Amino acid sequence: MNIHDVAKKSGLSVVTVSRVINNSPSVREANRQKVLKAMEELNYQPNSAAQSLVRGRTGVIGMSITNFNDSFYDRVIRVVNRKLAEQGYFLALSIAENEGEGDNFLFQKDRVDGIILLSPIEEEQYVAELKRKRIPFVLLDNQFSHDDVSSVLVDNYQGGYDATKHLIELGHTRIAYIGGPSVFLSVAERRRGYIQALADAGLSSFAIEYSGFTVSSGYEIARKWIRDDTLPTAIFAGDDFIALGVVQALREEGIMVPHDISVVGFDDQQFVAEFFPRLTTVRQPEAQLGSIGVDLLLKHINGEMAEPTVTKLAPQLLVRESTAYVKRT
Amino acid sequence: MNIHDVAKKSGLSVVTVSRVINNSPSVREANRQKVLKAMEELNYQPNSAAQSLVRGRTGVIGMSITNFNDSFYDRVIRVVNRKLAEQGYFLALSIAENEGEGDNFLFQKDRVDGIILLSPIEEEQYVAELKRKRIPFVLLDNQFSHDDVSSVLVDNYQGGYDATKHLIELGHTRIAYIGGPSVFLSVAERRRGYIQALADAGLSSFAIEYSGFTVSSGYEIARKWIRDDTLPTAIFAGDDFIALGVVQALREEGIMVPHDISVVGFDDQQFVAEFFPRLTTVRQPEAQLGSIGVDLLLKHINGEMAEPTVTKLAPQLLVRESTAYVKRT
DNA sequence: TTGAAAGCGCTAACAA
DNA sequence: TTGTTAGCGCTTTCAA
Repeated sequence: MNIHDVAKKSGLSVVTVSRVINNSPSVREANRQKVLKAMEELNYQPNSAAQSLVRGRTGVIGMSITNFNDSFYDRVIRVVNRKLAEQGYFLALSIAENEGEGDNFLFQKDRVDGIILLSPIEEEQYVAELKRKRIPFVLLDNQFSHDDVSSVLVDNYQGGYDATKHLIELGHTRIAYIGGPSVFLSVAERRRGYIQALADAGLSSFAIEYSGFTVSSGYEIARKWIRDDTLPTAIFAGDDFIALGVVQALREEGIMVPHDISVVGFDDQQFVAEFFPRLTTVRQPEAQLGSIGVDLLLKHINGEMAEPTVTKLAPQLLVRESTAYVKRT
Repeated sequence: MNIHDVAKKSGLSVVTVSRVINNSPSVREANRQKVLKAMEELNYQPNSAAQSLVRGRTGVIGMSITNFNDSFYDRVIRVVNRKLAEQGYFLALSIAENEGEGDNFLFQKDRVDGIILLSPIEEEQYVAELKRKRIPFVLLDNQFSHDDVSSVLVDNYQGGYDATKHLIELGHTRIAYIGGPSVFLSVAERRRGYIQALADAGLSSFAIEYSGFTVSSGYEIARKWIRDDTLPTAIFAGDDFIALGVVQALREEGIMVPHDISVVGFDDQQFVAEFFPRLTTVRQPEAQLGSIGVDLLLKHINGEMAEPTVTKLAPQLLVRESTAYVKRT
């Protein structure tokens, strides 16, 4: 079942059939109809391997993800998928487990026209591999800076600054930061924003802790503070899950958020948004992230890109119900 | 940069190069080394479009997913990915948004060798399309039964039965069920198991509610029960998120789980597992689901499958801390 | 507006 | 063990 069968059935040549497939204008309308009819009757679909081979492009963009249980990623994926579809591309996702190089089948020039790396784990290694293979790619939410690579990331410093400033404006002076694993650049950047906002207000850090990006680790840290009687009046958690754990621990002790203690999270996780009090958090602009990433990648692919670009996006503070003016003492 | 370049550089023919690429034994070791060296130096990778074209297969299996924010899916994806890799296949994921037919680029015979549909939304439509295109496929966690289609699903009836029986064995007689959206077969099946377990014990249903698969809807339902003073002593929630919402609502009123009320969930969501009390839940056997699904699909692809098979997997009740003996009154 | 011919990069007979 | 030849299914000159 190939283009020749269609040609035979429609009484025209394969070239004409190909023209119809590719919407070439130079086909007599009557003939176009004949071809369309034959294609329909034969239930014909062009072979995409053959098309890719001769065209030298696949129309597929690959995206490598590490985790399918996170609403930040979910949102980015959806935007990228939609945006690519608008441009006539398809999105193929692959999960990057901690394997060695080369296990990612997308990393072949002829399988995809380009690649998007979302929050890559083994970033350096991936970047090196893609450079060597000369596959166009962009980085989204990456950890390191590279020469000659376009990337889009969120200004985590700004996010940390805004979150902390918000707490300061509410009159808090005893403000603590709980970050995720300290290896992440984003964690360090948010911390830097936190410190700077404090400094700008003539304050200093009350406490800094690092934990996993999980509810339970936030819970544990809050419990420790309670045990040691070293609670701050406001907490900037570098992740919504951590923040939620903190709120839970406090509530168990009858400490009310935001009445007694204010808490700010990060990421606006869909799941966390369902809890009370609704968490004040910093939302990463997933739509922009995905959209700009796609634009950059397609420009690279089309050679419209002279220099690689690094775009830093401003996050958005969403003030909800978990923050309030500091309690008068 | 193609096989001819490698042939030229190594002083051998393209056929020999091809043999090296495909690990054919009939190549003199010295020549194999020459070819390998040339490939290395030229940084050569075979063109997969050309390979697919001539071989008539791609080595890629497609998987269609609806949601990337759920640990059940995450676990299934990981197992499938690993299992396929063992068999020399690659996994390409695509997100199914509620689009019309044909928008899913994976649904082309020459793009993939087979397809796995995980919890498909527009199931009937997808099945019809894949049948028409004669693409081998299997269904995982599907809603409907089809002729001539292999599928693997979890015995939701059994899960509902086991969960309810567990509560009965703890002495509960006033047991309520909260299901997800009633359109889902899984929701109806769990309900059926719940009803049957009650019947087998000479009991009848205390209350049945339907909600979304969300924390907030579980929360709302529990609040309603509290307001109306119609609380059961045990609740079987057809979803961990719902169960978590219930627990939160109860706790806010000082009603302790499991001391006052027992709660069972479903799915063993990773995120929910971090809360206290650790939820008694029904775990779907993701590893089996993925593994058997892959086996079935590969058999279909290799024509080793006479008849389509429907496999029903037993879920596993995980008794943790949210269930206890009914309070003496 | 149409079609004949060449070729994309590879593998699978078949011969040597 | 190696190489020659003929395609896989499609698109793209080029000429008519």
